Amino acid sequence: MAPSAASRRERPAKPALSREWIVAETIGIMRDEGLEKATMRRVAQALDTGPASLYVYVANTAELHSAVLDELLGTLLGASPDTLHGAAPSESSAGEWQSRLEALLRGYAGILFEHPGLARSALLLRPTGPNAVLLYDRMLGLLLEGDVAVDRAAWGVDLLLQYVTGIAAEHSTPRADGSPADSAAGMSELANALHGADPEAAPHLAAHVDAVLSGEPEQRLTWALRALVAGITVTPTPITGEA
Amino acid sequence: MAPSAASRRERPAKPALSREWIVAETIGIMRDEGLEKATMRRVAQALDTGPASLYVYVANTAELHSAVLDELLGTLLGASPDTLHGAAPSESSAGEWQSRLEALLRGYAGILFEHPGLARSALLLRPTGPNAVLLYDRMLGLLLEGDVAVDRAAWGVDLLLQYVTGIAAEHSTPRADGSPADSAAGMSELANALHGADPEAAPHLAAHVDAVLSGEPEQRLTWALRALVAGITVTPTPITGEA
DNA sequence: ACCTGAACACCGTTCAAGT
DNA sequence: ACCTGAACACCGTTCAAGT
Repeated sequence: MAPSAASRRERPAKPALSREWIVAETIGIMRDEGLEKATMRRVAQALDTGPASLYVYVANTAELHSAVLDELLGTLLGASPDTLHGAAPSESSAGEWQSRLEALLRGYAGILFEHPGLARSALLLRPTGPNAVLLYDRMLGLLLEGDVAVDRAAWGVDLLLQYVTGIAAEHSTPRADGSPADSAAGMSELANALHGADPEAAPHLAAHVDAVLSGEPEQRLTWALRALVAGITVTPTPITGEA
Repeated sequence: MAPSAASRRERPAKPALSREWIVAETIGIMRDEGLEKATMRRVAQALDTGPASLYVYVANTAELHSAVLDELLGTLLGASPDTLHGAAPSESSAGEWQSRLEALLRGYAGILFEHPGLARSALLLRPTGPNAVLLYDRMLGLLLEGDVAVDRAAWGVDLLLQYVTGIAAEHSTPRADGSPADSAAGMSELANALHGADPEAAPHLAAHVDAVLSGEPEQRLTWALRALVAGITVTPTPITGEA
């Protein structure tokens, strides 16, 4: 007889199956073993039932994943008014909106970086849960606070979210076992490819490889977010707007 | 002569198994039935062998996918020197570099849009094939031609590619069967969520939903690319540079 | 040496059948 | 009515065994 379900999460005798419980259990497995392990079958097993039972509460895997993301988003948004805004109402000093926007996006990025699989899901199935809507609103508000034109701000929110989600999705699950280079592997493979480029065929690259590969990921993220906001601010949309 | 690989599934008696053949067959299946059908098993079957045989030539599915992408990239770049650069050296008129850069990115986006699964792969495993390197070089060259500072251009290439790849990955495979809303489904679900937002909790959204949802995808892509280039151009990096 | 049949260890989803 | 065992239709990858 196998130990079955070993220690892991406490087992309160009766899980009592519900959408909430399923989402909670999924988050637990995800935190412990990664999203890719949080399969329907695995979650069902952790809940002491068969996979078919889950389909009473969630439509499919994609829906389950997006419920999980929205749940995590809730804690971000719940925590942020204090964290991001500070207690003082403070006539926000110039540019304050920008660093708050940056902090918000960094928080979102943080969630997605921790669970790249979720970022992948979010890319395929745009987050539309209640907390995602709040995030949308918060970002829009901050851009408007910065006097970004409405039409640009409106499209800008999407651009920013798209970028952050994409970059988080990029972080492929580094299989813990085996590979020695680990997280650096992806980057160094690119580095190798770029360094190995034929100078004749790729002259610009040959001249500037170091610049292309320079910088810490953190620096690059910071720069990218600023560049995005700057671009959003100054680029006119084809929408006539309210003139 | 030889329309080469014209009507696909010709069966020349002896497939003669090789890396090239495997990639070619994968592209064929992908074009006809979508990347998600181009599994190791399916490709092997089309090649009249067992899946194990493929592992003699490709390390795994991810590697096969990236070989496919690089192959497609080759046709893009092969076609473009004439198209994008023009035969005449021509003191490029102001901004010419920008529209050529845009065209190049649009071409890349086109490939990825046609095969969102590849975009997904490219997000996880950065393209590092020979043609990806050429694309990198070409983009860098165009930015430099536009007098973008080297450090900004160098980071900008990554930002642009990242964005385009991400947005292409977003286009989830719309299962042809069943769902009535089809490709609009994703967007309209977001529209529903945004429209349904509580005006109290999401005041900015309530005031500007229409702006958020306005515009054709094409318009939004065009705008996004311009915003990115603008942002890249004006945003200083923390890298000291050769100043 | 080169290749591969067959197995291993999984998936998501459905549905007829039980309670 | 509510739930689920068992099956369906797949996956990627490995490796012992054949040629």
